[in-house]
Amino acid sequence: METRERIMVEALDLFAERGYGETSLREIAERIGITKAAVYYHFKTKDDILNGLLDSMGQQIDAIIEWGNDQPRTPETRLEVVRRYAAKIREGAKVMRFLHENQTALRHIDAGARFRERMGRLHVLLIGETPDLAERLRALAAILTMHAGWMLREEHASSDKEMSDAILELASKLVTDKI
Amino acid sequence: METRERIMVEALDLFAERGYGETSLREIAERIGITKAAVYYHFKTKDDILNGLLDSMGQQIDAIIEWGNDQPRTPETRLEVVRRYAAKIREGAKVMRFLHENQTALRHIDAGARFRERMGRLHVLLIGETPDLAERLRALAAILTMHAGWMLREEHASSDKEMSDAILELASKLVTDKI
DNA sequence: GTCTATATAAAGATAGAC
DNA sequence: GTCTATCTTTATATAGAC
Repeated sequence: METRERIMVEALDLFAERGYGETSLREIAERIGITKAAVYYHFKTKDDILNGLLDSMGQQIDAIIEWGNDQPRTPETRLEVVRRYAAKIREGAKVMRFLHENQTALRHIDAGARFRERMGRLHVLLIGETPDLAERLRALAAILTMHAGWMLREEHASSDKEMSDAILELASKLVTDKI
Repeated sequence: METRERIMVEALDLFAERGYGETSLREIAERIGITKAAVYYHFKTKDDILNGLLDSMGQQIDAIIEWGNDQPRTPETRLEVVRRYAAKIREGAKVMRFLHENQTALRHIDAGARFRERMGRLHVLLIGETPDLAERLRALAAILTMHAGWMLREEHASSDKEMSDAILELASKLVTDKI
């Protein structure tokens, strides 16, 4: 694996495990067996590593949102958005868990702020034309469930598929008024 | 207000706004107009401030859990636990938001680890005797909704009561199988 | 109870050798 | 592409004066 990629892998691991602000470039470098200076060759700043990390996932989420924006605002559309979003999360579970559990630290970083905007647009996609507060709250609950539901995977689910199905079922009910 | 209390107020504000690891004692001291050394007079370490901050809320949550443990494991008990928990969160919304949005940073701090254990015990209280994965997930969704639901307060709710009612209603449905 | 002064360690970042 | 060496800033924390 190339160094740049290894930095991103180990950085995500440390960011998710210890927190963004609590992780130093020294730790990242040590894990790989290179020096801090070598990290700076591949990334201009620490924030830049985070940017790289969130870039791919961000683009994929944007694609879902774009697709949703072109569809009629029906429960069926909301369902399909949930399906696509849940599938993406399943692929990038670690990134999403990191984003979910480090909101405060990310608020003042460009990449984090962009993620928050994205979540806002996703939220809008998951509500009807004239939503009441209850509907907005259900949409939020659906997003939170998709983000954090995988917490239960190890202890309470026997397979990824079982976990994924359970998450998708609950999120779907939440955005289609079946509650 | 006494200095010790002012430190806790400003610390919570900064921790919630910028993150725990991203907040320095210097910043806390500056906000109050005292020096770092003065902060060290009132608290032995930075973690100690956090401990003080979570102590009161932690005890109150423990009381709810204790009460719940003495009750039969019925949907009615779950409902009452949700009611009591939602009410506590409403009082200490800022602390709870901080806890919810800084999970990673708190994982390796005593006070934070204790909070996570508490959440585990609360989770158990909100499920039946032989829960399936779907039920566990609904209980998790209920907790997440209570923790993060207040995010919608400013933009989408006209009053604290309206917000509180909406959160309580959704959380109640989630733990009583009405979904 | 709050201060000055300082110790000590570690952070992010850069310059330039190899 | 990775290193050594170094800069600058900031962090947590302590000792001791007032």
